[in-house]
Amino acid sequence: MTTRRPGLREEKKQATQVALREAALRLALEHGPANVRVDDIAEAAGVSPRTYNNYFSSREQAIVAAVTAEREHRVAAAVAAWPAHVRLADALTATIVEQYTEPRDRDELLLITASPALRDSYLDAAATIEHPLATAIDQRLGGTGTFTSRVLATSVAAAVRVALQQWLQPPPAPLATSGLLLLSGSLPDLLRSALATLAPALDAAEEQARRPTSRQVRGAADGQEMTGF
Amino acid sequence: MTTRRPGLREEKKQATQVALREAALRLALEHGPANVRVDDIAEAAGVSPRTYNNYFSSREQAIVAAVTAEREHRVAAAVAAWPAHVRLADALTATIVEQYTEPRDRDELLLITASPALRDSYLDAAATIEHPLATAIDQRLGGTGTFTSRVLATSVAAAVRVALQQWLQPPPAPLATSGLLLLSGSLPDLLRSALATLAPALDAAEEQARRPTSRQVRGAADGQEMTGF
DNA sequence: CTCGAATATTGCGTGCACGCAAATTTGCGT
DNA sequence: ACGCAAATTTGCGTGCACGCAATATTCGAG
Repeated sequence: MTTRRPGLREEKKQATQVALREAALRLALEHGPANVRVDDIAEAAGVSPRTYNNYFSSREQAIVAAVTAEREHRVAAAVAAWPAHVRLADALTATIVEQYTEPRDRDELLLITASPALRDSYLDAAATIEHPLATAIDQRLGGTGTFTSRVLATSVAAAVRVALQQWLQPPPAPLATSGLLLLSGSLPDLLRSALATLAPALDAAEEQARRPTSRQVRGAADGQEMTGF
Repeated sequence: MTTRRPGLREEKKQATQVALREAALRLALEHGPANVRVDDIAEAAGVSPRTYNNYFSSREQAIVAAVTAEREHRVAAAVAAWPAHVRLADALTATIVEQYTEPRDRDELLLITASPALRDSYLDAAATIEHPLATAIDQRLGGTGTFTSRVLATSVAAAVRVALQQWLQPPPAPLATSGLLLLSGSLPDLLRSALATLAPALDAAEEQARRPTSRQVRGAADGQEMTGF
């Protein structure tokens, strides 16, 4: 009763979703992102314009989804797959660096970086990993502290977002200023650096989980005294 | 040349902005959020509808802004105001708990929690503190590691968002399940708990800053070896 | 005081997001 | 195979977001 058989219905939905995002990407590459209306995408995918917005809530979302497709699940799965003795922070870092550095199509990246709207949408897409990641982290932490896991997952997603943002930042033309302006750097380095900042928090949460003192009230007094101010 | 005198112009802009958000809030309380068009708000504020969108990029944003007005600056200022010997994590926690618990109007809160669109907008507004907060944190850390500060600020904002989200979650009707499902809890507790999760990362960054080994390349090799490519 | 550059406001036009209710499709029980 | 209930697609209507170019306002300099 709880798990109704998915069946053919779900499959079709999936197919439509794929058709839409692939059509979106293709058309955007072909005619430039500004010259693609959602009506065009819908038509190319063989559905009504209204249906498009049942699947995506903005014009850019479909294009970006074509590039980032399934990344969230791959990240979650990869994190869960690391052996238990590996530090959570290391598992996360390695996984994320890997997933965000995988062979990307040059044209696709250019397409996204060129259009401000697409850049924004791409950054927003980083938040997509939050939920799967929270689940994966929660599992690694023993499944007790859902709230803590959510905070960590969200923070990780936020850190990734900042790294991407920095990376996408169009290098200011002059660059003539004094010392190195800690300019954009490579994406793997940026990701590692961003996650390294959060590593201590991940370590602490892991430590907590390994030494489960009091099970109850977890989340209201996590790792720190909090006397009334 | 770099700092042109602000003058009267800026003042008027500020006034328009205030007029718009106050009109928005008033109308929303009066007629319900669903029955307020941006044209109404614009008219009530004495500007053209088009101008509304020069100040706010969604209908909800103005309403929410009326409630969260200036919070970002207050947070940043308050963080900066703590004496230097106080742990960054403590300063942040105390400040944020204070700022998010200050006397809130009952009607306003109800208005926001009642409408899904407004709830979402309210959560998004938490991201507003990112930039000022990054600046404040950067100052406390010695002004060297802009990137690290940004990561921390964004993570803090993300944590606050999760806390608010949890707090706003409509408690599921039954609630009959076994032990306490770490149910919604009080907002201060949620905020403290969320920030406690990040505290170790803040501590580490502070420690780093206090013991400034190599000044350069900060941000690309922060707290961790990153061999490899 | 007056001019001119910088900046803000406005109107217009276009495409977009989405609530709603009707029509269509799917999947299961009989 | 039949038909009903649930889920999906679709069309329509409304309000919204925003690029663009024209217009109005501000402000400093001469």
